[in-house]
Amino acid sequence: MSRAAEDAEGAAAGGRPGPATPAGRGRPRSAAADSAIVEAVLRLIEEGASIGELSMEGIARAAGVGKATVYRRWSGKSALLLDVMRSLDAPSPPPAGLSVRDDLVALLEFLRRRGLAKRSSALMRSLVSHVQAQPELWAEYHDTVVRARRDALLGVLRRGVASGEIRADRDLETLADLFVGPMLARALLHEWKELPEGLPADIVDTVLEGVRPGRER
Amino acid sequence: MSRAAEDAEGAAAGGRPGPATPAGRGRPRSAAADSAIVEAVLRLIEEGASIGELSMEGIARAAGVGKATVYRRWSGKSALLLDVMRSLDAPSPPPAGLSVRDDLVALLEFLRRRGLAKRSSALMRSLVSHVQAQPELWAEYHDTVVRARRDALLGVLRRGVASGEIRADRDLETLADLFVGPMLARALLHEWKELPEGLPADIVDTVLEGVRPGRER
Amino acid sequence: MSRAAEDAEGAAAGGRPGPATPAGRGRPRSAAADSAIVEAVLRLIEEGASIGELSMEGIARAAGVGKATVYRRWSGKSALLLDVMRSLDAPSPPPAGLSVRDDLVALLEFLRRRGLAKRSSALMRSLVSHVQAQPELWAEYHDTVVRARRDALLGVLRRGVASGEIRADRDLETLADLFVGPMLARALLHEWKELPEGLPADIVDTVLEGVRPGRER
Amino acid sequence: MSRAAEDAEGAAAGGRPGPATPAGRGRPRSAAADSAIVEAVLRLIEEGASIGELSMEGIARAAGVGKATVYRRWSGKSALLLDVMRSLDAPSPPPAGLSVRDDLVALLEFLRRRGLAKRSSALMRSLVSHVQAQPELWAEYHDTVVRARRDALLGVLRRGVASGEIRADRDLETLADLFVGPMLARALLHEWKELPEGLPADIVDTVLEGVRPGRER
DNA sequence: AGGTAACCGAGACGGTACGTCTAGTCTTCTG
DNA sequence: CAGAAGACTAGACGTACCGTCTCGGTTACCT
Repeated sequence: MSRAAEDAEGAAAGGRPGPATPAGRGRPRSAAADSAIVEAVLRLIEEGASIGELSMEGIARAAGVGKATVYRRWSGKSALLLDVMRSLDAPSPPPAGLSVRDDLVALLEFLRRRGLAKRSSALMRSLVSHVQAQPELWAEYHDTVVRARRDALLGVLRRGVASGEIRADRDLETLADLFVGPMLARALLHEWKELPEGLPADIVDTVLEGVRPGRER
Repeated sequence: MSRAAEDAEGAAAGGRPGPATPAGRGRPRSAAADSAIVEAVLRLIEEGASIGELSMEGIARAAGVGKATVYRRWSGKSALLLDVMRSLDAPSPPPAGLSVRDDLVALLEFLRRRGLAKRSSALMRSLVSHVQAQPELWAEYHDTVVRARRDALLGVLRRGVASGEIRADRDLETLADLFVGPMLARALLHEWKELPEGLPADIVDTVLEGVRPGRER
Repeated sequence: MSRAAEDAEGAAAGGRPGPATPAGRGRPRSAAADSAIVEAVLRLIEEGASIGELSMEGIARAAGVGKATVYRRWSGKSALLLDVMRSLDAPSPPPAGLSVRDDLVALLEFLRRRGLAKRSSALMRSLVSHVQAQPELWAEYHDTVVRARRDALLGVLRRGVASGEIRADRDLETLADLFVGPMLARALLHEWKELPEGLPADIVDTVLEGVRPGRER
Repeated sequence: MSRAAEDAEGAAAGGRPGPATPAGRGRPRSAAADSAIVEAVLRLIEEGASIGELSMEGIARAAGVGKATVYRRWSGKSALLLDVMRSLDAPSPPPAGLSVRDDLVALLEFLRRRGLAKRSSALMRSLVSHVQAQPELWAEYHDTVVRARRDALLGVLRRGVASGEIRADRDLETLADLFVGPMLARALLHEWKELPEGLPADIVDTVLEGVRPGRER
């Protein structure tokens, strides 16, 4: 199934999600165990387990693997979940280079789809919450996943400022939050329903044009 | 400390944070135990305990209270933490009724200050994450705390639409997220630093005027 | 508090089964509560509870009585059970004064019937075991119940020695055990079946005549 | 001390006291933990703990062992105590085959010494009481320990009947109780003092010859 | 081809926390 | 005041996991 492909890709990519394999001699680690573990986590979550209900004991059992085999790869539950989470994040596609407005919509649309593509609708929410509650984990996730996407966004905005499509009198970071924040609010604050299709365009256009009347397109 | 006042207020308010006291005969529950428990939680968190490190066992020990006394009041760790969290949320002040812009700034300013006023800067983040990861807890928190603030925000926006200060061609919920989302993004996504003082005004003005150049105030 | 006084008085009062009643003023203690409690214990045991499963909590609940009401009368579970046990022991009838052999049979027959008269066949066994495991309780029970019966037995034996019916070259205590011991062994060591009717006569005759052949009556 | 030897012997014997070790793969159970637990029980009892004061919690703590390690071996306190008790019972030596009278004295002497050999004089009494109060435990103990000794006794008596040394007109079981009962009465009914040296011979001779005068040896 | 180092599943290890239960005491209200 | 009710602190109950360690056994690399 798809893990094999992901692993291959990840291994090629360098900072791939997944456990670090030591260079040692002896018998090499079993790739089958790697994926059995990650699959077991995903399966358990799909079957309705909350993050708090997941246990290393149960994961190892479900994966048909000894506990030591899990601990050989990850230092604990959090590190494992972090990797599982990263494995679900495809790298954000590069901006297509169309109009700044369209690139912004594309970035937000990517966020929207990522939320949908998850194997379980509540999965991301739970994982994010879990990771966020632990500073080091969150820093790790932020550095490897969040920052890349944010840099892409900042790049587009910078391009917009240069081209005169974006006002130059605001802090770029603040402007970035103006676009990302509403997606986040929808995803986290309210009942979990799938984000509607037109939302990214709606947000981008409203933020660009402003909320005051008189400038509707 | 302030628990006594809070309790009095809470009792009057009906949906107060804190455990429900049954009407039974026998010996009444000790208010001292109530507050000893909540204080113990806050103290442990201030001393650097993460949410995951908190245990009912440890809380009872720190509060000088039997475990049964804790379980008599709350069904488990989550319910206790939910109440602790609610006890930290002051009710949002009513909009002053000035200009729509100023009311929006006031609402966001309240959010900003709430984040600062917490007894520990990381506290809210941890608690929110914990609560958010459990659907029923989050629903409970959403209904009692989040919704009230959102209703206030929607009220202001509705007033703005009526007075012509806010464009009428967007979904009100989406507009609300435009203001709240950026605060959320700042608070959750990035390194925890205290939100700067001018941020609410910045956000409100930029969202109102739009990001395109040419309409700066 | 007043327990010490109560104990002293109670001990002086003859060791009757049942709680000591203090001389206090105020509202007198309810005799209904007294018997409700004892009845509850017996009922619970009949319903199959082992002694270990009995709890003061459960006893008070089953008696429809507050825990304090139980503790006001007895200092703890053991004291209560001791009293319940004593309440089941009728005082041994005085020896009829017939032949020594017939008096011995009568004493053993009394022991046999007492075992049968119990409201539950396993009751005595459980209670005895429980009491025996606690030295002070056992001393108390021994002094009030066992000693009286033993004294009666020793009296009969002494009469027998005087009349020449009992050999004089053995320690009287040892001789007493020769009669009581076999009853005890039957009651405690083997499967609990009711002791057969002819057993006391059997034992007395065999002990009197000896086990060697040639002296059968 | 003697535990190691006992274990080795016990393991060889098959029906040895101690927990059953499953045939499973994984890490084998630690024999050190086995004995640490049993030793801890004995030590606590020697230090004056009553059976009721023993707790699995305390036993594990005293043994320096996790609670699960205890529960992995025994299903609860009673099962553990039963095993401790059995571990104190050496198997009764086979009858030497001398005169029936001397074999009987030897059997009773063994009982007497067993009582003395206990590490604590009150130990056996407490343990027996505890085990006796629970029917299944008692059955188990009876089957494994008591029955063997009784069978040896019955064998001797049967031999005596055949050789004409023992009268044949009494039930063998009743005759057996005539010898064992007096030892039991001494051990259980009266103040715990060590049974005097000549007691077994005294009992056997008196029971054989009878209590009536005229047949003294 | 043989050694050997690191892997594998299984499961025991000492601990800690869970949520429940009971002990014995204390407190409030009702009769 | 006694009594029923039910709170209180304390701590044991038996279970589940934690992260580590130990077994017997397998699998690849490196002489």
